[in-house]
Amino acid sequence: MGTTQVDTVPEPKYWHLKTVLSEALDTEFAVGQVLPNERDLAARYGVARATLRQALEQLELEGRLQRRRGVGTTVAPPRMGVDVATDPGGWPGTAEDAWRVEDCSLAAPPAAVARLLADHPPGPCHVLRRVRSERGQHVATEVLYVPGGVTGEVPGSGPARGGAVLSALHRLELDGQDRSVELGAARADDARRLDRLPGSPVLVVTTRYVAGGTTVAVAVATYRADTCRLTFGGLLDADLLAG
Amino acid sequence: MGTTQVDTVPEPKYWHLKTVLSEALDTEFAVGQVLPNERDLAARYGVARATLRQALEQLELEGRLQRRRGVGTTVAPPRMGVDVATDPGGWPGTAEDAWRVEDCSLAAPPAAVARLLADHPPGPCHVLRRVRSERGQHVATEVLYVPGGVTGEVPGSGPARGGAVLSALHRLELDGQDRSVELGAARADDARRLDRLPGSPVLVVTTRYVAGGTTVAVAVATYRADTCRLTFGGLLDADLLAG
DNA sequence: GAGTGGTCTAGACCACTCC
DNA sequence: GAGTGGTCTAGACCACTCG
Repeated sequence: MGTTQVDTVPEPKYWHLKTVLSEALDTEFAVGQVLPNERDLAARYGVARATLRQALEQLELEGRLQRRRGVGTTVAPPRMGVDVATDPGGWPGTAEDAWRVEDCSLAAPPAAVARLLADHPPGPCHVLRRVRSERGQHVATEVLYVPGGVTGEVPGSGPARGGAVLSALHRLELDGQDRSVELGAARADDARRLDRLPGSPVLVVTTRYVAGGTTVAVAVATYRADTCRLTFGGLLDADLLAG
Repeated sequence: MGTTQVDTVPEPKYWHLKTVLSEALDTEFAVGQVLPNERDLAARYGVARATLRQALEQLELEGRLQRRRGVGTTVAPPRMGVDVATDPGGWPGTAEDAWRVEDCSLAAPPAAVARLLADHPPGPCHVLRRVRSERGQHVATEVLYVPGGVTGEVPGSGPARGGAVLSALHRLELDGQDRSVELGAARADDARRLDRLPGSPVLVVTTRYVAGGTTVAVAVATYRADTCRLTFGGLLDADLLAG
């Protein structure tokens, strides 16, 4: 009757194509090399451009490719390991590090952050924006929220004021911190800073800093998911997983 | 001359649509509720179905929606916090936990894992597969690699043998562990276990266990990125970030 | 079998980068 | 201006779930 056939589930074209391309990347292309354009690739593999793009998106999601409008698709280097847990004193901005303070203002935190800061009377927070660079690339943006009551009066304005807020934090004794990581889509402003398109996949790291028994700061950092591998705990040789 | 206009960058339709839908989700829908089907939604907002789907994909990426073929699109509950750092003794499988051993065999590790196990003579590893359930849902799969030389002879077969491998590990003194987190696409076998489609976004957690100065085990865990928020360090109240 | 989301097509136009 | 990736359309068919 013909129903005996296993009827192997037909693998979607884009999935098969992804596998084929992935192998081609391993064998025929070097890091940084540009691929043929999407129209040519689609023709070469006999699929519609949209289907090819689905395969490319997968590969980009895995960090194998990098696509830039107006330029082309290039073979991405292995993701860089980015340590998210090595601020020496525990506090952000303690040492010379990869973060640069971009701005600092006073504003109400978003609801999700306010919940984490519920220990404190509701009110304006120092909102400190930082950008992290690694190997010449902006890999993360962060917004740090510190309730006004924690630091007291802080002089100055702009980035300089940000340094003062950090200094005020450093004078507190840190009880501990905890983190969470989840997948997100880059908001328009973050995307611009990270040189990505809005909606690009990002890893959102939320850190809560606890001192004197209460949450005194909350950081929400947005890492490029295509180029970064977040590492925790300094044992891992950053280059081991690469290549 | 007309060039004075700011020429506001036209926001892509799907991006705007995503915003609109996101607000609708907040105000007009309850968790678990099913949305109208894609064809109706597309018609309602006056866009092609592909464009609507782009918006839905974004929302799914952010954990706001859950789509299931043949069923429909439902409003997802807030992501659950899943602790990835609380095996009591440090070793995997130490306590009654959410992991269930599925299988255990002897095989050569993939190249990426072999690099992390370079301390040991190349050879077969115990390959232990586990599945993690949380709130009745499979949220992660893990493959644990333990070089054969670390445990010596291990009796039994299948899941029981897996328990023996874990026990052998527990007899060692753990120096430490480190982890990395990166974005990935679910392989076909993982996708099946997680009740997702191949290629779904996942968070890949690589853990290296160090004892006696060498890496004695490597775990590669694959978490559903749509439903999980990975937490590190037990301070964070799992429910605080929710809702 | 009806209804859902998933895949795929063949085209069009737009925004961007670089020459 | 030429060439790239990004957006969008209007349709078709497939795989899956459920009654």
